[in-house]
Amino acid sequence: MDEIRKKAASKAQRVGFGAQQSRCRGTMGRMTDDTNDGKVVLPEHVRVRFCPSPTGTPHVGMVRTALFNWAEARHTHGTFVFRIEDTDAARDTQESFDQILEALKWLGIDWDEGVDVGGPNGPYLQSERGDIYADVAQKLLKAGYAYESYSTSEEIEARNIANGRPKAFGYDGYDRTLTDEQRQAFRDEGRKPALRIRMPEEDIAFNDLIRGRIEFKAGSVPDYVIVRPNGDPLYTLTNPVDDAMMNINVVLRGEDLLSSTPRQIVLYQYLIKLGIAKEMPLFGHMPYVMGQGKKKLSKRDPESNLFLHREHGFIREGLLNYLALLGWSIGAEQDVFSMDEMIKHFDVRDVKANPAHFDIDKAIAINAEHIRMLEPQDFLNRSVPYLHRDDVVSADSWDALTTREQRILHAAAPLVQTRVRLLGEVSGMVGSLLSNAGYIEPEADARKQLKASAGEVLAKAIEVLESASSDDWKTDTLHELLTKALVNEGGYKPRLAFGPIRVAVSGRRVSPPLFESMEIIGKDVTLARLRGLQNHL
RNA sequence: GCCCCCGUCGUCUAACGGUUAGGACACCAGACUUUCAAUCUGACAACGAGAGUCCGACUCUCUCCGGGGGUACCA
Repeated sequence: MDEIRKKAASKAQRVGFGAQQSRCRGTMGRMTDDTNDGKVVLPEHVRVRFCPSPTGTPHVGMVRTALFNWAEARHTHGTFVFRIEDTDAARDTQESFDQILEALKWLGIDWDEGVDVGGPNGPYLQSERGDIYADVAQKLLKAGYAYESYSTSEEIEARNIANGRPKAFGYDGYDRTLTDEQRQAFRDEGRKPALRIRMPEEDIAFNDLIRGRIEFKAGSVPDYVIVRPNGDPLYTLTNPVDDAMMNINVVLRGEDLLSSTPRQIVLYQYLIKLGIAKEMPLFGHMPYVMGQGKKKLSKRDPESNLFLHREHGFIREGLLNYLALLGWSIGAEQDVFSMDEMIKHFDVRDVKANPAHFDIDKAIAINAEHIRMLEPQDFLNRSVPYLHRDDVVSADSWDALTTREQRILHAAAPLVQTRVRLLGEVSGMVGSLLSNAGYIEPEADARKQLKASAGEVLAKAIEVLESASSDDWKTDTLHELLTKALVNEGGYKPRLAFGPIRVAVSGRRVSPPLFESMEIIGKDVTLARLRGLQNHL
């Protein structure tokens, strides 16, 4: 019935939530406090939550949401609750659940209450809270805040078309005023009702922590379903009910949920009246993380896949730092920081409202900064699994490595740490150092470095190095020896003199420093590789 | 159609109503250098448009334009 909405819109009433007041208390949302820099006042003890649905593999947008909630909790010395919203049996998977847990653990995002750790407001899996939802739904129905709806979606659409309303008009409120007799008649047909929330005919406003005042016009939100005819509760019910029962007072979530906030607020008001909820939570809607173009980063997009980034060699510090930059800034002149620093400075009220593009190049650059800040041994420890994956090393943990591997990696660490941006690049850097191969097939772009004089250079180098003392096979000595023979006496430019030697030793155009590399692999292997390349020119 | 959000360099962002509009990534040039990195210099590059308020607007208000999201018995 359009008149319902029309009437409401023309009245343009204002409902609670402090529409006009500069501040208010109690069940209504707290509004701007002019003593606090125009910012909304946060609760004394902040309780935030992260409540993903276990569908698909963890994506960066989800991680950013978790990160901001976590940072807000830690900054305010509040409580971070971790709940799983697995009410959609058709899409939820155990694998996804396991991955989300693994992701948070890898990232070092810990929680105070919730899945795995328990707490006073459990269970924290919605699939185990069916009785609670059924009970609340009954109370809502009994109080008249919800009503039985027998209309099928086909019938709703048919009525909309018949009345000349746009197809996307949504539910028309048909079942709002059903009499007992009418309901009985539907039941006699064998139909079962869905439960819908009765939306008030009033404007609905709230003060978003990130966006400021947001107001929805009366009549723009149709009555919505909270329980399916088969009794399954929907997100529209479970989410606010759990937030209420877990005493969540700050709801930080994605912008995609912004337009569902008015109906959430209305349900919350009912829950307060029923004594189920204590107070209206504060809401903050974080901007989208965008992919290429102007589209939201989709789950299909490889750049959204958290574990793919890990496979490439992002370390948690780098990825988290980058993600924090999407919508938040620690200061005008700084963009590299630790999580401790983030916690110290983070305030969700400083988060920007506009969507941010995920820029993989900047993410990698930030990651590189964090890799360089690692202690060398830590860098090595974290690199070993990648080296093992790439068959460069014999085991996947530092302690299980051979002493030879440890010795070489230890010597190589400082040489490669400033040369990689992702841990996945370490293998290519140290592969030639760990190998005993007498010849390494040069990569394509390395072979291009070999000019006409390469043969002469290699011959000369071999001649000089053969006579070098094995005891004095050191970086400095090798540098002097070769510079003297090839540059000073031989007349080659350094580029032409050392290029071929580098290619012979490492097989790559980009490698750790040459003389250090020669020292690490030793005289025999060095000479073998020089000869090897000589034979493959 | 209706509802809602967003709008500073290519990208992420900074800027009590008063700045030559700052930083970072990327890109370009140079220094250093045995390659590549790292490091250091420098260059390029932005307030979507129009009104209004104000002595003064990136900042406040309105309109427009542009982009995005929602309009489910998904979350």
